[in-house]
Amino acid sequence: MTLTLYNTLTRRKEPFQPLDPKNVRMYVCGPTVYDYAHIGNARPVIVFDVLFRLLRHIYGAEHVTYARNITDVDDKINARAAEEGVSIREITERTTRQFHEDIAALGVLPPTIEPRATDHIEDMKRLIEALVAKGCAYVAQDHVLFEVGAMPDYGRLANRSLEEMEAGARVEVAPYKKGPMDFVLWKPSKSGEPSWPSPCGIATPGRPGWHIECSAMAERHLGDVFDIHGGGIDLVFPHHENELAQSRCAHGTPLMAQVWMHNGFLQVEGEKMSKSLGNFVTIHELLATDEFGGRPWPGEVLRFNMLRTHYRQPIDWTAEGLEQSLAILESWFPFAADYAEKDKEQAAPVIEALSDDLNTPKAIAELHRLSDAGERGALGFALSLLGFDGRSLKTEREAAEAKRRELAATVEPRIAARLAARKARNFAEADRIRDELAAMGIQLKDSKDPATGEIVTTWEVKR
RNA sequence: GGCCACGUGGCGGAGUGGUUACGCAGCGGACUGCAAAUCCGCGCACGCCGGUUCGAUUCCGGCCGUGGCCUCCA
Repeated sequence: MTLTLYNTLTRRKEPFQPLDPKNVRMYVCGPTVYDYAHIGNARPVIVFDVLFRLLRHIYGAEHVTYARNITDVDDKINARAAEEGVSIREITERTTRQFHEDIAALGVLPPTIEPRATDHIEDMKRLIEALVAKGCAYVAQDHVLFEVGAMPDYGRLANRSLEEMEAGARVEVAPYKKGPMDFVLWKPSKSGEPSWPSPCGIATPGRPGWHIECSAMAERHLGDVFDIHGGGIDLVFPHHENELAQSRCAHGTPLMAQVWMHNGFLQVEGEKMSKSLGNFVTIHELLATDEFGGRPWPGEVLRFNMLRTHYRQPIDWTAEGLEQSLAILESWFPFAADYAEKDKEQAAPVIEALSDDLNTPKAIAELHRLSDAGERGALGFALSLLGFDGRSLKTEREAAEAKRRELAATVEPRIAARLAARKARNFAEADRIRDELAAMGIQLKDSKDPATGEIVTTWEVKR
């Protein structure tokens, strides 16, 4: 079975051939840590976590290196720190911690390495100086700029020519730029802004541009050329195009990554998510409040909901979708925790679907098939491979159980009264009690004890 | 304005040049005093208009709609 992945660079699905099967290397652009991560931010994190797990399954856990960075140098962070009147460090630490908590709840494995931009300033400076030395970059007014004209196929990833971009450019071009599309590798900092001694003999202290951060971190941890580079589709241009140009020029290689993968955009209830529309949905809010869909959602439900849509398709994030996801996941709970070798074989169709460019909707259909066939072990194995261990659903059930205990003293006498009424064939009274309990959010279930033939009533707290 | 992606039944969603996955919801039946749960069964689709074809949801063209990028954005 071969793994096939859609490559943005070539615009088609290609069989995946790692450069080194003993060390498959993947880089994914991580968050800029200035605020709670929203559900759109969660998409690449989840999608590439699935790919990470699949690669580990295929090549062996010790043969995959996954780097997902933390961008902790960025003007948005500076702005937020100034706004709140706290240090930049405080913002980045707090936000990073929150991000880790959020995505852990989504069943996301820690990447092999999580580099931070602030720990790689020297790598960035070295890369910048290499670019200047190679004639791909120049110094102008304390800035270092990448000269886009030095890169013959600049625009190939974004599928756009330089002329088109220049024609469409809507920003004012700084007068010191050689070409209108030239972008910043290093810029001078004003006092109060984070700064480091500048490269290239520039006297004013400065800070790196966004794109060079990823190039430097990827180079440090994965080498000049690696296997997979991922991120959201909105990063294709300019971020990835620029990263690619920098890395290729600096290293003199025809490629930065063999495969470039991009996940599609996410909308909320049919509308684009934006602060102005007030429909910004954070992971934290979904997990811990009842602001979206009237209840907090188990992390696994959020994860499952994300994976029901193919990663390259647009996804509309809705409360109804979450309800469906919850219903499906609950029908499989508890997942079989232990499984045998033969169960893994039974799960082959799931692996096969995932190997076809991460076709998670198809994989989920296969999960339904396993469930219908009563293949609990295979279902459990496949779910665990996809990052579901039932933990958050279990927590949810325990919470329901606690609520149940709390209500038992009130509910159980009522149920006994109803059973007595039923026995006396006083159904009006029995139904009245049932309605009364229903109004309290209690759902009754009558069943016959197979041994005695007696009616047994069980109850649960409705969601 | 330029470039790009997407549009499948109430909802989610796979897939295919001809036999219409799968799931959620719904409906019908069994069961039940009635519900609930469970089991069995059922219906409903391929944005619009042309073209190619014996035949198109699937290929081609146009249109419409939604969204993305071109500026920070997953």
